[in-house]
Amino acid sequence: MVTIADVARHAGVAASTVSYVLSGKRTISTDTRERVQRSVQALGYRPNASARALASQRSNVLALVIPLRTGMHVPVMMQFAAAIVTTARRYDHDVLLLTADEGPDGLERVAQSSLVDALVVMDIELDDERVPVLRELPMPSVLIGYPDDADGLTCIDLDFVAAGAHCVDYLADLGHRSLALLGTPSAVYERQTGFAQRTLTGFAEAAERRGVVGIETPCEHTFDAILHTVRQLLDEHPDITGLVVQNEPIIGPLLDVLRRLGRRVPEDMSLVAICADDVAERQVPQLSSVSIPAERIGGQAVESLITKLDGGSVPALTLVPPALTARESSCQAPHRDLTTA
Amino acid sequence: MVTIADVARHAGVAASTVSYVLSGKRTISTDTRERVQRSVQALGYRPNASARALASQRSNVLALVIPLRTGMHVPVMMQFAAAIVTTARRYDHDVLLLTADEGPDGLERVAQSSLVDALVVMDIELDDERVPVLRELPMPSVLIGYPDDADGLTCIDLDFVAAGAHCVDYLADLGHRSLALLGTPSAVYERQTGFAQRTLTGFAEAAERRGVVGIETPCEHTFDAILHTVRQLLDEHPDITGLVVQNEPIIGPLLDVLRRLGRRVPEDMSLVAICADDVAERQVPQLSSVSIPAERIGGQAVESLITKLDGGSVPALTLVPPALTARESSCQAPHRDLTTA
DNA sequence: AAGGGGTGTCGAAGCGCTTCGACTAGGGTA
DNA sequence: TACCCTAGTCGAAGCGCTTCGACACCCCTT
Repeated sequence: MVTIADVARHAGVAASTVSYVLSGKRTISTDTRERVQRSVQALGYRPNASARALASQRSNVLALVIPLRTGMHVPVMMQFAAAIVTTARRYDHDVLLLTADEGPDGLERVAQSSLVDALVVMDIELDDERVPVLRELPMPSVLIGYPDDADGLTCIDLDFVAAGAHCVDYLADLGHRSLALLGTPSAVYERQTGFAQRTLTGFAEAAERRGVVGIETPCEHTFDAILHTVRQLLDEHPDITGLVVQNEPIIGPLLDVLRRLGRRVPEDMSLVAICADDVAERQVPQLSSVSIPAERIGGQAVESLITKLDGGSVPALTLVPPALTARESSCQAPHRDLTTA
Repeated sequence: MVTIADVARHAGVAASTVSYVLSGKRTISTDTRERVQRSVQALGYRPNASARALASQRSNVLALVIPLRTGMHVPVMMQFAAAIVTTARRYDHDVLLLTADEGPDGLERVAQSSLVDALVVMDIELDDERVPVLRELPMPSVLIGYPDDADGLTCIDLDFVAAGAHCVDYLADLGHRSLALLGTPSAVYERQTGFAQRTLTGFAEAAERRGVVGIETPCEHTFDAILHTVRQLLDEHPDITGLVVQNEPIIGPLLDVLRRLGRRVPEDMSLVAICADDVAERQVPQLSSVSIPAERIGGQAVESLITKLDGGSVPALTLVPPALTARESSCQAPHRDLTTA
């Protein structure tokens, strides 16, 4: 392996000069700079990451804590991950992959050993046990999602309360008076995952505000579970004409189930999903949806982290407003019997 | 941050002694060892990763190169990733996440800067441009998948040739005489991805050998594409009674499409998928399938890497034999008109 | 009683880089 | 002409750890 000393010798300068050429932290004459750069090229020099990290107290590595847990929708996670890695690379950082099942200890481990110099943590529960740890850690972190007590943290998330409310408002505006939220598997609610709980809140508040019926039910991923859940829902509330779906993997089977149950989309049942755009567009009919801007949120998370690493300050909580795109799965509520109106 | 010197002082020993207690590389008296361990506990000491890496020439980090490309099935990737991270942690290593779009340069970067000390590379094309780079790299690597020329490399993969053949044999044994392989999107074939090509090969060879008709067609992910592909397939080959599917995301919609086209599964059409077990089991009817043992392959990849790092030797190519689980989606071929037999 | 072989511990060197202070030379100012 | 300032470069220290060789010490052997 070629070291900075080799480059220095080759270029006829001191090692520190090579370092300054590479980092740009001091002015170097054009002549010297070019000579050093040629030597770097010629020898194929790559600075040793550990040596650099040791001397500069910066590893240029970010930790990414990703949930690989039951009920999470994996493709969306990957979109986040991809955006985070890509953005990190743009700022000359790499990404260390941690799974959530290392828990709070995992965070302490990578932080206190200086393996990384900042963290991105996904899938935050309302009362997340990692939050107190993050607060005490001697390095910046950004949460994707936010806990109940977000004091002293930097959080970014889609505004799921608004998203839930937005769906209700949209359907209510179309004349629907009886709606249901078909949510994530119950395990996700049970562990008080932020996005699921908040959507629920937004949905319920908006239904109340608009004076429409708002039923909520979790839904597991198997076909049988979907069939059973939807059948029961429609049995108990036959007048439901609007469905909000926050559960990406069931979307395909759900359309099938509605067909089986004799409900046409959108004629008999309007559907609004909270999901990635490509998923919504792939369906037949294409789904009206509030999109999950994974790329934007992931990218922003990294940018906030870089800013904090550079000593800058960033907003404590960034809530991305939801955007609803109307597609083919929603329309005016069917004409209703006036005696019940 | 507390350093090894702090621990040494606290325990009244030399720093090197602390190091030996931690690494176990020299014998230390029980008395001293326990005293040091108590000091480590008391001070909450965590060795600095960079310093350790610099001194020992080992970062204890593995690179994981993951494809985030079109046509790949994301949940399966994640299963691999999860297995790799989990296994790496078991051997006290961490995982650096690289996306395939950094290309060969990305590999050189992390390797030559000693950021990592070994690599796992996924999604190998038959003529992969990263392969020559991996051969020259001064550190071990393991490929999940394998190129045409695997000389000097360590590769692990499901035996997709056998998997393709296995599906044909299974269906032929059930009396099916006319089969089709519904494959991945054409982009995957076009870039000569190993697993897709090899399944094709195994499928074709086995069909030939068994004297049955074997039609092959790629299939995109949208519902319309599936409908169109399957309709055309059945129009042109109305006598097809067995379908091999290697394309996880279309499985759900495919069942729907077959229903629409009036083919019952399995009475009119037997289905065998090459996919993760949980996907197969989630369908109605549950799918007969050759499973993708992501956990086993990912785990094994890391273990091979660790062995190589320790100077051991591992087989150049490990092909995991396919296992077919019969479920509800396949049965005897329907009784056929004897005049055509 | 002297020598030999473990065993346990220490000190120092060094991994490859960054960064600080210091030094030189050249150009401008008074 | 004497002085100062800036730009450009160097050398050395030090980041926190591992590892090598050396050294004591103790116990056993002869």
